[in-house]
Amino acid sequence: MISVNPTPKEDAVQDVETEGRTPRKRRAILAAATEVFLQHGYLGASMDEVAAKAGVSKQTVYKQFENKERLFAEIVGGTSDQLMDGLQQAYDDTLDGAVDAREALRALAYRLLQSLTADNVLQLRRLVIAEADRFPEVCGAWFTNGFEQSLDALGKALTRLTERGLLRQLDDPTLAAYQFAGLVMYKPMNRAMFAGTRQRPKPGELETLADQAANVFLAAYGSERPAS
Amino acid sequence: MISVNPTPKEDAVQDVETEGRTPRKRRAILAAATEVFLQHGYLGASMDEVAAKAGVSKQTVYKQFENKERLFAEIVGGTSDQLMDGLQQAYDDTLDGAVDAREALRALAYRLLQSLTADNVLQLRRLVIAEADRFPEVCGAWFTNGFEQSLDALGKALTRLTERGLLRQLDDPTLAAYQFAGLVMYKPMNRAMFAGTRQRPKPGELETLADQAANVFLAAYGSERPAS
DNA sequence: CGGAAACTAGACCGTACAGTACCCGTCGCA
DNA sequence: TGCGACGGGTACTGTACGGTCTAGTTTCCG
Repeated sequence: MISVNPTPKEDAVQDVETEGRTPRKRRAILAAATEVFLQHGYLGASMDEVAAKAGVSKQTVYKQFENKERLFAEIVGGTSDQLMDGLQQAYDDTLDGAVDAREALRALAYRLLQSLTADNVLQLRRLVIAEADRFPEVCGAWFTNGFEQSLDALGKALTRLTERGLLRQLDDPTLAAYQFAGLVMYKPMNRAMFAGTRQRPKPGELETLADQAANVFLAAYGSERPAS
Repeated sequence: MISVNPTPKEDAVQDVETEGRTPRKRRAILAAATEVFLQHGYLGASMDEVAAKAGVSKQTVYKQFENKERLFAEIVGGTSDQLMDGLQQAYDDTLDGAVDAREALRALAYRLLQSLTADNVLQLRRLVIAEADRFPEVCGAWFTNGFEQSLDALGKALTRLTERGLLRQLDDPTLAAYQFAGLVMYKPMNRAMFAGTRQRPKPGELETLADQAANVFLAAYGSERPAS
């Protein structure tokens, strides 16, 4: 679930009950706006709908956010950290304690497939892609700070596998990470992007994809049978 | 270059000079609308701009196309055939006469990278992805008839390589095709999708991607060193 | 050459939406 | 309890756009 961090990192998590009125409203607006933007896109989203869905007046929206663009930027910007944390967690969970490379890669692949084909993740991707030309700063930053960094992190995790003898030496760990991601995600991600929110993958399909991706990756990078 | 076929497949290609007025106008409208939709997206595109850019009155636009939705559908639908033909050609050129698998796959990868990272192809992709929820029929058809079919065709081309002893037996040729495409395209396509039209790939980068993709693919599917 | 069909320019209608102005109720404070 | 300030809601403004209508002009074809 993608949500947005409304209060810039406080030390102590304040109780929702005792939280001031204004930040509570701000949270509601961000949540509502996220929903509306993801569903209708930037131009299709109306500030009236955002206000209504947040249970708040338009005035309040404009008090918290200068205009529609800023609200959009806030939402998109707020998601990359979250997404990255989730992926980093996935790498740590599946790779860092692994004893068998194939099993670990398979587990990682499956977990990536599951988390990245969640509806709201897909909608966010579509939104960012759709508005890439209208908001090059915001969307470029999202890509650099979220997408690219998470692939770099995967490269580092793969390097740790190498150091433990589970993979052979990687000349370019980031490239290897992209290749793994491509093996795993290319097919389901494209279908999800183009085919709309319908057309869920068949049960068992994700397992097959994860399996086969791990096989190909290990054929090239596995330590047992070093390639050329 | 993506263009749209305005006249449904005539036997003889009629000379542009002698072409009737109506189809000529229709072509102009389609060309202008393609440009406007690709640049601004569906909602951002205005029919006034389409008419102006086509050098035509709005009335004429609405005489040829019932409304904005139909015009959009016509444009998106008209592109998948073209794209597919181009890809099929690429498979035939690079694979069917090949003697060396590595060289052939490298050449194919490079050609795919070049043709699919052309500006108008990327804009079309963004457009279809952006409107996937608004026009599930049209965009779903584009995906099925264009994207999926071209991957199936690649699977068939790979099978022909197998039959000539250049690859080992493929249990699922289509999956292998997706894996190859993922290895090649995942990184540059994502960057191109998210980073807007700017940020051209560095020279030499495409070659490296093509090279490394071919290496990984052959480690798994090459005939010389069969994998498990 | 004549007439019909297609095309043009532009005004026009209804609607939807971003953003604003103004009024009222509520809450803090004395 | 009374007062003042502030936050929130409603109603408004201006604009842009999809689509239509009219009236006058050009092009095609018999």
